[in-house]
Amino acid sequence: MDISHILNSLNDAQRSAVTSDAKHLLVLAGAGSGKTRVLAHRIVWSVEAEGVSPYSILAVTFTNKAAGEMKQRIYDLLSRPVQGMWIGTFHGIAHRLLKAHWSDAGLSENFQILDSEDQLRLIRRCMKELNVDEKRWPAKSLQFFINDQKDEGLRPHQVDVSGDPFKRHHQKVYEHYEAACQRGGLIDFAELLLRAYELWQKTPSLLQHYRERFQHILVDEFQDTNTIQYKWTKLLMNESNRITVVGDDDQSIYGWRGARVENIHNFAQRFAPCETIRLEQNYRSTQTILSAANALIANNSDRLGKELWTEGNGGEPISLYSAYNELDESRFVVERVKQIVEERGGHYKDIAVLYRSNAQSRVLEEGLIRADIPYRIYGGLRFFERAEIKNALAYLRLTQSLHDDAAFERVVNLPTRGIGDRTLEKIREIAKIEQVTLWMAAEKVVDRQLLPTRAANAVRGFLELVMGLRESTQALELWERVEYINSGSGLIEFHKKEKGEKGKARIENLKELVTAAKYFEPEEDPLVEFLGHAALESGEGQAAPDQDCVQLMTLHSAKGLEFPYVFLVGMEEGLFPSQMSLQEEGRLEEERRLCYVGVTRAMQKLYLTHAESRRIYGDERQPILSRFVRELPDELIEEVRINATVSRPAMMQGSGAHADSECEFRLGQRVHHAVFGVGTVIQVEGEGAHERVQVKFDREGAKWLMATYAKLEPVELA
DNA sequence: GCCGTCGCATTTTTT
DNA sequence: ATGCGACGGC
Repeated sequence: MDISHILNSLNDAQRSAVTSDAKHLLVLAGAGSGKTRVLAHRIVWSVEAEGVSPYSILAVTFTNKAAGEMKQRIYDLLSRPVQGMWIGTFHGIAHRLLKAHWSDAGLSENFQILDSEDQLRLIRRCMKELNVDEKRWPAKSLQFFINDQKDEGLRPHQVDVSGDPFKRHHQKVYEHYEAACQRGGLIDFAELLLRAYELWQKTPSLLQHYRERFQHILVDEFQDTNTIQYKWTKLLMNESNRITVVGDDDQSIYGWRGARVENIHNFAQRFAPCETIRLEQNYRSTQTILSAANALIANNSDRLGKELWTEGNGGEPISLYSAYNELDESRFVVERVKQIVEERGGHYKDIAVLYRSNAQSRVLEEGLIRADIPYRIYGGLRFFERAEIKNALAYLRLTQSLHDDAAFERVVNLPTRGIGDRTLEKIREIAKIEQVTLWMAAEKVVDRQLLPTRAANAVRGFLELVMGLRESTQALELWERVEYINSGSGLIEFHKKEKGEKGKARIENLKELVTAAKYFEPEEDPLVEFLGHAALESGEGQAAPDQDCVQLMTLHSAKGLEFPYVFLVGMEEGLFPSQMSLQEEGRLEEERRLCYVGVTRAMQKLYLTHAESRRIYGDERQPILSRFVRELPDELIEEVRINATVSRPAMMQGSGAHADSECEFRLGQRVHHAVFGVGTVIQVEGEGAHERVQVKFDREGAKWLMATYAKLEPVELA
């Protein structure tokens, strides 16, 4: 068989990574160096050239998207369908294991996955039961605590609470929450991993089975693994297994949610004998951009070390724009977007605007709307996270298992049917006392006539509705079942009554859910698998993703993407690096890595902007230029002067002196400032006490100043 | 059960 | 500024 196609398109480093016969392999893959490609090719190489059985391959990623891309690439390379390989996310694979061995894992057969929102609801309920004051202990912080412990592999009894009343308190809620999950057959995301780990740990025969099966293990984005993911992977290894990990310590940006860079830093020592291969040739960006990225990241300590390079040309300088405020910043972005499209023949979709925090998107959005530029914001709720979808899924879940408390709570009074807090409280009370599910408690409450007639009828109505849905849909195809439930539950009718476009959009989404069910390809049990799919794949963010529009997103969500034109906005101390990161040791380096990620998204041209003045939480601040910009080599940066096409009030042109200002400012006027030295006036805004001038100082670069306070002295030209 | 008002927090996100 | 949750009146 001809296998040359597997290696043909690769460079030397990539080829040695693909073909390495080292026992363990660490591939340090810089941004844009063909990481996913190497992983896919290595898998195919081991099957086609080394004769490894597909059944013995386990490939793990973090996101469904990455898993999908990997499958696609493998499929494209192999001349036949992939069979037997396990390719998926950590969570997906853990789910698969738990489904197969639910009994050994101590679960009920039809356990349900709890997403973050469901989890928070349940934690709130637990806190109520324990009479914990939510004012003093925010439910969110309990949620973080519980997830943190699980990510570290710790059960309530393993949490070290010695002498820490705060921890002791949290641990109690954790314990209670865990019991509630166990009772209800519920598994949160962190639990999937921890359970899968414990399953192997306490069932040696199973562990043995999987160790024998998965001879070659591959992990993508290894720098993002947390403790439990690492331990899980490690547990699977024995003397005969091989492991390949791919990642980039310089792109580790998820430390705040438990990722451990140490996992990749220490990999070569912990998994000896190990070969390390660096992929440093970049196929994405110009040398200018790469040099900037290299210089920036060199400020970090504790790196495995890497230097990106390209065979391509130097490219254009990086543009730096000093805006007066966030509005001016947005104006600049809009101007340049227009210029890129109109003068450089670019497309909107080639342009990304990246920011540190979501709050920054608003002003940018407003600017784009005003200029009639199409845009798309990443982030926000995904399809399966939307309320109307989750409601429909809750009904579906109830038809599958009446004892799904989370689903019960979600829709017991939706659409509203007169089951208020009082009634629900009663049901919960019975459930708690008699240790039964809410469904059973509701039946008891009705039977024993513990409620006023009105409420009792409402509850009976709900029970009958669900039973009815259950019976009518039993024999239906999955998609028919979803459709039946959409209308049978009254959800469609409910949203029809909503005013405005909102209800309409919700109904559209519900219809979309039917379509999703139609195209869903189950293996055995359609309903169960569809529910699992909905829980683990949050779906696309927004509809029509392939339209030609400017892409707005946070730096975090930009990881893994690339764009010809990239704007990094809000390059200011306190914003980026964020205030929060400046408090804690080590976080600054992560912010720098985030900046590195941002810079390396750009293929052709990078724009950096910062504002001299910005509204944050309602009040005006004067942030200083981000240290990250100052860490970039001067020669790569070109400060953007006033844009000739920006319209300015006519008054600035002439000599219209202001009564109370000491001097007048013309564009091009040379001025002196006590601190910044000599510079040139390049823009003027406002008048009187509000007059602002932008001066490009010879030493300090461009700055916006309030004319009243700046005390600028005109400098006579020689 | 629905709607208005007050108080409070406010980096980043996947599964 | 803004949005979300709690709280109180209809």
